[in-house]
Amino acid sequence: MSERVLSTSYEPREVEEKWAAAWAAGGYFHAKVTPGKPAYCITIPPPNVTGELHLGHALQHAIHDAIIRYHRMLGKETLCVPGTDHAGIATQMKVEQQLATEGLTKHDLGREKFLERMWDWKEHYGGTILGQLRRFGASYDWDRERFTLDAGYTKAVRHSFAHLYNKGLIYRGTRIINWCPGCETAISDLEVEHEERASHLWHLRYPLAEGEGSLVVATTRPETMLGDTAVAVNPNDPRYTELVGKFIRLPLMGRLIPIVADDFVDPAFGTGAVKVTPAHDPNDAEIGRRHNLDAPIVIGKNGAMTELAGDFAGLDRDEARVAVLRALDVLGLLVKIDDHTHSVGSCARCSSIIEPLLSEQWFVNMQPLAAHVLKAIREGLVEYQPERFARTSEEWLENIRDWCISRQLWWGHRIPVYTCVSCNHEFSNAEEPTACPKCGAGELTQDENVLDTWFSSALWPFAVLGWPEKTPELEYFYPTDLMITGRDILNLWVGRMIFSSMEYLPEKPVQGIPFRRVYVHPTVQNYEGKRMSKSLGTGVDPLELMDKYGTDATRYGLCGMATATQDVRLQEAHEPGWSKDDPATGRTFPTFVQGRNFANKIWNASRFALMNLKPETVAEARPASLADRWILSRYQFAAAAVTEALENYRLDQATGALYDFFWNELCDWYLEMAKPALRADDAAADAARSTLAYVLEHTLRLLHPFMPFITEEIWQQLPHAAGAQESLMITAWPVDAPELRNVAAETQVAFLMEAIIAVRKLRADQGVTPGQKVDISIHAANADAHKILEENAAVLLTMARGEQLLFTPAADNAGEHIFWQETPVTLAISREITPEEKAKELEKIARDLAKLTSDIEKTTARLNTPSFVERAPAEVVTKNRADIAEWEHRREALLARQGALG
RNA sequence: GGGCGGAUAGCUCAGUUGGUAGAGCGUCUGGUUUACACCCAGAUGGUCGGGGGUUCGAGUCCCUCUUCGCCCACCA
Repeated sequence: MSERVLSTSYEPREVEEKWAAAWAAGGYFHAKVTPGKPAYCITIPPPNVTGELHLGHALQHAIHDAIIRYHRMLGKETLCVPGTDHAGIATQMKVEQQLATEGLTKHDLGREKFLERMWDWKEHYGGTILGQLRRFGASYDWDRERFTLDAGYTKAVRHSFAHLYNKGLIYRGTRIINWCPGCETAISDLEVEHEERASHLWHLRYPLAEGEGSLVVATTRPETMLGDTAVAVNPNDPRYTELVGKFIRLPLMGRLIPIVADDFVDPAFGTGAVKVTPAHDPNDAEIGRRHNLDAPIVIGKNGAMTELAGDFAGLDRDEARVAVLRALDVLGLLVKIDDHTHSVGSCARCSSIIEPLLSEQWFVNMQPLAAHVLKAIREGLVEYQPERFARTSEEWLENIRDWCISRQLWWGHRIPVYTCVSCNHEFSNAEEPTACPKCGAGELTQDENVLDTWFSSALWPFAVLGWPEKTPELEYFYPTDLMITGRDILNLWVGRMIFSSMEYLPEKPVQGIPFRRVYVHPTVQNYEGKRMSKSLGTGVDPLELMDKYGTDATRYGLCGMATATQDVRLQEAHEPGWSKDDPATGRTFPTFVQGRNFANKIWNASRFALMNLKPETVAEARPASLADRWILSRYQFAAAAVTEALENYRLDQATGALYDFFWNELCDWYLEMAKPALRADDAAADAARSTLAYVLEHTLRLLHPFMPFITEEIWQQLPHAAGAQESLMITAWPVDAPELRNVAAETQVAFLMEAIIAVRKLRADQGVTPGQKVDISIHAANADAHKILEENAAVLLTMARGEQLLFTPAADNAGEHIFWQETPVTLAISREITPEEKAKELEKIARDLAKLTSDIEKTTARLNTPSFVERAPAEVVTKNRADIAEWEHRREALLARQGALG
């Protein structure tokens, strides 16, 4: 036996490194197109290439890998495709920051050189997160790793863009879009984060062009007044009917702007008069269009006021607000300032406040595309788990708006739209064009913008399988089986993948849908219920957890957090002196401590088994004793529970069932019950060895998807059946073995356990030290009960630390009562007790009596209610009667004991 | 402004079709039982957020209120 086997605690590091290398060398993660064999395929949500593993990823991948390993063990050709997303804005920002440290901007380099820098960066730092996932034990097909900007992917993007463009579903338009002055690009509606913020509602007085009259408008953005081209009022508002059609002399700017009537205006809000800035507000843009208003852009792309802002040109928009208000105040035109809370949009990437800006961009006409998805979801072609998340997608699709897909960046897929220099013909093509298809001229210009990162991510499940080529992989693995994701990208990504696939691959099974199911996992929060975020300092580094507790423990703990109902807070315990300034020191995570302890338990139970097995021991279900039959039956139950939980994506239930079975049944009871037999070293001992080997070997299979490293390490040292695989990870998932279920054995052992617990309780109550052995007196009126206890005397004596069993004709009043099929069985130990112990016991008896009496009274009352007896099911009534009978027995015994003591 | 989810033991969470509540951690008591002190045995601890309703019976179904969180939303 090696020294490691003898180590009394599990040391993860070495084991993890060993098996990570062995698995990789064995090529077990690689899936091959194998016609005729059932396939199972998942593509991971590609993390940003800038990313580092955080706890949210860790949870997601603990789930991914558990599901993937489970299906591989089910004998399917199982593929999980890993990869990264080029993440346009985030990645470009990283490199721009790097340049800034050299005192350079991207413009100093120019587009081409800048992109070289980008690729350099990607080669250098882009592999971080996938490397971390490998250490995590993720059994993904690393030979098929993809990047959303690799050559094949680029082809897919061009193909899809040209398809939509030529179908007329992509168009160019000048509209109000969300402009991020920080990133200096347009972003989509979904990338804007709305937040209620306390601000003000400023009331500004606008004088009429003629006469003394004026009108007051209310606004949350006074700086935009420089771009006002009208004031709008509700046509039915009597306060303003006479003013409609008249003109205002716009303060600070001096130009004349009309007062128009528009239904959009709510007379009840503010003053009922709205300043209209068509270039900087979507509603105003609508009003402007209805009334043919000019749309001067007064805030530029860098967030500063433009030349059209007159005296305020050059000021930042925040400075401009202050300056405009001051100027208006000087003129006596600032009427009042109310406190006002309203929603402010900020950039999901850089948190800059979004500027609605009139700008020419590319859009996807979403309605026809969304209609297909909506139908597919409603028909259940894509199932959501939990089901309620289907609604999230449906609501988004029902109210879908066009998608702004152009970005003013350099890092990304450049929009494949070309214009002929000679004839001005604009076109898009799936292949890189060399000449104008209309006039044949060779000189073409390409659109300067790149595509929204999500436009390319939307192709992920089929692009990674080789689309638009008709690859064997696409044929064999598509559609994929499952998409595991957080709910934050349900619309941003999941919805878009579905419409893309349905549009581009309609010839594929089930109308082209990319996956049959979407499993939405919970979000991990920190101990305060805050979102985990590195910038907020609330993040927990999974590497810290893996170092501290081991990877298996981390994965086990995470799977336990995969509940169905709610988000989960990660527990964190702090030692005295812990501080937020240095959160990583002096803290522990109970969730993962449990995982570590469990791994240690598995390790030690296996050590015990290995010490007791013989070289010739065969792992087979060949029970000789009651305990053998019982544990095989319980194992069978656990296997079914784990399998069912996995099928339902309830990994918390799966890990919970495994913990209960392994610790509370296998270790606490079976191993202890088997010890006397093993010591005897006879035929029964051999049967126990086989049973133990069988149960342990099979339980390791069940544990493997959650704790791959430790299970492989132990499994390799156990005896296997003939023809076994060389690795646990490709060993078959246990099949249902109904013949191992044994209700009689379960009932009998449950009774035996009650007897043991009763004696232990007596010992504890009477202060018998564990070293002291006692005689156990048993009164069992029932012959079967007597037989069970007698036949299992060795187990009873060992586990209850007894000297001998004495079967007595009468019940001892000082004893504990258990029941065998409603017949009371009394167990007692004899020992002189001290006056203090006597007082304590009397107290306890009084408490128990009170509870029993109350239960009996309540239940009797219920049984005396005619409506209950008439309407409740017969078995409920019977059970109530049986309960009372049992309680009465206990009560009598307690009263007797009370009498004997008192 | 709409929609969704949560509120159960000190903490983090389970609780299947309604039949008087469970786990882990924590706390308390006792332990050198030769697999494991990352352990073993025993114990303590809950008017299931408030109120109302349906029912013989509600943590579970319905209504309502309070509160926390998330998603969606172009009212200045």
